[in-house]
Amino acid sequence: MDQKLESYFRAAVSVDNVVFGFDNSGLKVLLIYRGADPYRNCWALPGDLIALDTDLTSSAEKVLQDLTGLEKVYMEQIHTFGKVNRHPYGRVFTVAYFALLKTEDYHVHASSWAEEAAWFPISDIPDLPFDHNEILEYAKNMLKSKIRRQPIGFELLPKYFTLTELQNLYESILETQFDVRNFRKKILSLDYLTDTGMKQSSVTHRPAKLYKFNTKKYNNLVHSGFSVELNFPLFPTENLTV
Amino acid sequence: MDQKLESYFRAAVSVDNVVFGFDNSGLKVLLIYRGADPYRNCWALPGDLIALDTDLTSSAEKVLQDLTGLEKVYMEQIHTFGKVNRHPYGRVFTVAYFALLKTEDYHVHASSWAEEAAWFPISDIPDLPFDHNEILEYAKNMLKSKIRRQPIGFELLPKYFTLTELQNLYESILETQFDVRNFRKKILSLDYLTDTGMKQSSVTHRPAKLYKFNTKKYNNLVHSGFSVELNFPLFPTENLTV
DNA sequence: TTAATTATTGTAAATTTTACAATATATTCG
DNA sequence: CGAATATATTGTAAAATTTACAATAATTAA
Repeated sequence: MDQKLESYFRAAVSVDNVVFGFDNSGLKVLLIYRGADPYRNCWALPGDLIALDTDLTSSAEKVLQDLTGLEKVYMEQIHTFGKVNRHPYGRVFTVAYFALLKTEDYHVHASSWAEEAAWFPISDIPDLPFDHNEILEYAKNMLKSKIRRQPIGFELLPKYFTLTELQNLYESILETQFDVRNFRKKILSLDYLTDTGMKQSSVTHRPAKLYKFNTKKYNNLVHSGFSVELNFPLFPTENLTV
Repeated sequence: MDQKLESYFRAAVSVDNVVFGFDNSGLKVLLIYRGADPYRNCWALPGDLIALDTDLTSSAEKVLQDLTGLEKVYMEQIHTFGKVNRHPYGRVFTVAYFALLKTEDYHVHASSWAEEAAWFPISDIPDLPFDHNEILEYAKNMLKSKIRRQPIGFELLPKYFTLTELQNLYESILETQFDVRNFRKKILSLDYLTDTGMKQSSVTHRPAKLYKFNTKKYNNLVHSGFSVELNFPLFPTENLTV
């Protein structure tokens, strides 16, 4: 390799994961408390430099597992960020991924150089190092647009859930509200939910029916790409579409 | 920088551009004939390694201009590809961009180490080096899904165009056909086209009206993100949505 | 039994989508 | 000039979807 060519091979590439979780108290993002330089002792997205013998996709999974113990999580690439001075140690490009999971199903534990790992409400995110706030913003927008065309939910809700919970999920992500009757009609018409016949227990009011995802139909919809339009009617007067 | 840390900083990052052009004969992709190793004497996507003092976004533009002379082109990041052995010279991640332009408005000329630059019909693309065929496939899918939610067209059509040309554009990209009456009704209802009052000249049949994009409304739609759904009625029996 | 709390459901009006073919306007050629 | 040729343009009724809107049902707790 000649001199000129070698000068290109001095970059590093990292992965930064935006992990969205959902539970009764709303949408959350997973952050780690950095126990290593740079930006030691800061909350940040779980991310790390990529070892050069590892594929990009595998690296995304590996980084997440190393820092938080999470594995077999639904992940998708978002965007690559590459401003010259975004990292103090040199030229580091970062590939951002987002992941979706139900917080109750996964036990998160900080490891490697992450000193802590914790869920932060989406509405209460601290200042983050690098360009992590920008990355998070990007991920939020992606999630918003994605949920309107794909039946996300499987990843974020427990096996059995109520329609109210599903509606709360949509409302949290889209930051808006839907009419209960229209939401239910629309979701049920998409025909990927199954009524389990079971009901909520230990609630202090009328228990709701429990539904589950019809895996087959759900996956068909997910894999068919961007073709499912959830053109939700909002509360009167507002309108999501232009 | 310690030994361990240094081992991460031996990657290179490249940019690969998928440039879509459109003219009367359909959708095209711009390829260059490589005059440099590796894969010298192959047709490939216009792409090159990124100089480490240049931002990612600027690099995408610079690479395109250096190799093909194109500048001020609408570009958007698609995806980053990072398999370990995708490049014979070492670990090279590549960030793919796509660009849209009207072939007649831009003069393409090979330069730098590109020996030729030429438009290839989308249906007749040769085997490409690296993972460029995979990248192109990805870009095609992105374009397909994008055109269904955003008013792409401004970038691909000349200033004045006929509704038939616009329909041809949509049909080329989506690889399907629309009913003429329904297409026109739908497009016109979106209200971002202006009838210029002019007509085609020098055609040997009834001349079509010339339209232009209403820049203001068009840009509003584009910048409002993923919110415009072009839920085109197709020819009878087929259906795009699930 | 009543109060409190959340779950569930229907319908009519408005809008959008769909399917479908006849007529209009230009040029070229006898 | 009339006919042939070629593409452009347009309407409408039926079906499907979306929208707006509030009363009733099923639990537990008091």
